[in-house]
Amino acid sequence: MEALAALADPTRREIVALLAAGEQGAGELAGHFPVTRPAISRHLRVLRDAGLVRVRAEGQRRVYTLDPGPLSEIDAWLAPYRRLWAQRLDALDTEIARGRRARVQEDRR
Amino acid sequence: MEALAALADPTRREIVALLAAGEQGAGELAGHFPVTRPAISRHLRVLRDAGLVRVRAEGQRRVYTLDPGPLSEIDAWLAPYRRLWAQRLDALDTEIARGRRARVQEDRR
DNA sequence: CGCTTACGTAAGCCATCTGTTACACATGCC
DNA sequence: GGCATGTGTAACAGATGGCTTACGTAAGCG
Repeated sequence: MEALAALADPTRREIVALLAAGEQGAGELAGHFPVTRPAISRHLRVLRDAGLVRVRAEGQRRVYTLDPGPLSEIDAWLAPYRRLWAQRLDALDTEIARGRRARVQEDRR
Repeated sequence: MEALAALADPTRREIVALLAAGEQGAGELAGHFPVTRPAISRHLRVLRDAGLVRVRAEGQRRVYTLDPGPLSEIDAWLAPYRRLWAQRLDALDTEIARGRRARVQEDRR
């Protein structure tokens, strides 16, 4: 679950989001952020070490691609907890029912 | 997504896992780890700030309960990426097909 | 060849995190 | 009240994280 640590940083989550839309070069990515390019280079290294992105050399450019593998691991880690928030919605209903009344059932999703 | 940062730490993930099985007192929780009790107390504070656990005073004990709300937020954050690892499995199939042959289709899940 | 372009890496700085020991405080029991 | 029990907090040390500037290096171009 090294990926969780990598994704704890907002900048890195944003990079992942950008790459989900399509591959990009390092400098191109850096353009989206208010920090310097070396800072982004480091973030990319962390993401690479976590297996979340892959690099490919294309001439002098380094093109980054998202690798969703670790994301699916997080998804798997999360799985056992899913039943809990289903339960919680029920508890919430009960709570809410004390003050308001009905019209909550539909918002269950 | 403050919860992601909280869950970046293995000890805190373990605490969450323990609480998923049922509520526990602070000292009881600390017993499961090789670190001192104040260290666990801090971890609990981080989890509390992230909204992942709730505390209830019961006599002199502090009973901790898991709050799965933030976990469902992570789940929601993850949602847009799900289609990506479905795609990736297809790509993997192609890759594998170059070396081996069939008998992969069933493992698709 | 030099010079530019596109990157990564090194070094240094400051903030934050994690762990420890020492201490403060409320509850429970006599 | 007085002492044990269960916990959180304070203070401090060491490690880690993220940012910046300065520099190294490989690919492209004239």
